[in-house]
Amino acid sequence: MASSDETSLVWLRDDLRLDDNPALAEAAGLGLPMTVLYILDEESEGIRPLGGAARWWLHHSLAALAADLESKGSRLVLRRGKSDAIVRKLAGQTKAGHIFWNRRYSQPERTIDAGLKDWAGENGIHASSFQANLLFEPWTIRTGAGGPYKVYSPFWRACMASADIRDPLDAPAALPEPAASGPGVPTSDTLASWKLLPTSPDWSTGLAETWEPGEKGAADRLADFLDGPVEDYGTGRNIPGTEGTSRLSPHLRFGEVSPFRVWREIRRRHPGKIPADVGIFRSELGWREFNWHLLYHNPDLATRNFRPAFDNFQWGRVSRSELAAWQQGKTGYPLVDAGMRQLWQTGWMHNRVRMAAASFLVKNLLTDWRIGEEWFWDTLVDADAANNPANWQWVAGSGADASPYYRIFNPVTQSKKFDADGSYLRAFIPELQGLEGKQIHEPWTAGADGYPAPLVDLAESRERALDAYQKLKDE
DNA sequence: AGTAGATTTGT
DNA sequence: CAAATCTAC
Repeated sequence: MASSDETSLVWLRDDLRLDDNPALAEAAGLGLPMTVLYILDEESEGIRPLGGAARWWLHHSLAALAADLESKGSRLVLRRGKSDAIVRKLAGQTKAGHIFWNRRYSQPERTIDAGLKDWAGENGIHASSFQANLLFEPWTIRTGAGGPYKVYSPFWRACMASADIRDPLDAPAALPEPAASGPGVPTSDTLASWKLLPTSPDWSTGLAETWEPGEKGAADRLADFLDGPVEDYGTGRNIPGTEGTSRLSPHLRFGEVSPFRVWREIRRRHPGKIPADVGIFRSELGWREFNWHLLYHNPDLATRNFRPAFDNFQWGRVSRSELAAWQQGKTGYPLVDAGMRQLWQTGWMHNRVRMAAASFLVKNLLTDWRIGEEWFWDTLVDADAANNPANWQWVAGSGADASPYYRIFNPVTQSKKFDADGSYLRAFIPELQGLEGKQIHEPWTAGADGYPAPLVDLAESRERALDAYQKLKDE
């Protein structure tokens, strides 16, 4: 029985937006005084703490979200600690009769959410969860035999053949007043007290110049991309020196834009047949869906080879200095180095270059993919629990529908092919500014002051990798 | 979503 | 003889 001072509680997590936010929309529709909560949880069992770049992003995204909520009459409550304890306590203090959230798909998070749903049921509180962050929930897409998919193409075909993708919801025009907790509204941590931003040194200058975290930044990025680059996506996405990709990944990671909104905006611009280039972009959203499908059905994707045969793989002993050279962009191979420096400076790396840089670490340096996965987790603004490990396993060949073992990128061939004019290399490697024409792809033939000599011989290290992978095949 | 080496094609 | 195409790993 609802009492007159009953309230609602919306718990936001990886959905830092007002647009197409089913949990928020449902709560707003109730009209009860409403608490909007975000929890920084680094304590619950199994939770993987955010990397440094993601912490920077989260700070700015929450600041933007708080301002957006306030402009509509609401307020963001920030709390830090164990999620289940905080939600239970706050629900009690605010006399919440209804709790709303949008679903998430990692094992530790699902365990917390399921526990809270049980607790709510036992305490007469209505807890409702919604589909908001994936177009297809991982358990709904099944093979003919009833199991999860292990190959991308049939997975995406099955998605496309399944039920229609729902329309996105508009952001609520206004939001209910904040719920009271005893004498006033619930206290909130200050964002600054979470110390998410780097100090001494502040390495975030390049990130701030590159990104606008928050819902407005996400919407602008989506519009800019769909109004131009997407029409030439098939080729444009491979040229790292241009703005040929959407750069939506961190916005999707933090839920500042809904995949349902992206889908609808594409459809709105192409009501008839979807052009091939636009279809390729949509299929990249499909890879995001596939990777979450994989994680849902394989919760230890970040630590365990998807293909158990790889448990016997003989990774090389990578020296501290070799790893540091890769991390710092000092391998002597311009495309790899430009990519690793772009990552360090901006928190992001072009996908074509990610493949080349990851291939170099895993195959030419024969490094366990988990080492690379951890570095990317710490330095990427867009790393999430599914896509980062799934993509590393794809490169290593240990994953589902993975790259074949003999696919070893040649960073010189790749940069000649995809950065022919060297504009990407020049943008991130000052030591190579002076090199003329094609010399920039092979600086050792010209000599460039301050730029390192190649860390390993490409042909030799390639043969070593092929031998190691061959051994695995022979077992 | 690859590379390298061999073979064929085209100017 | 360079570029496009084919093929095995």
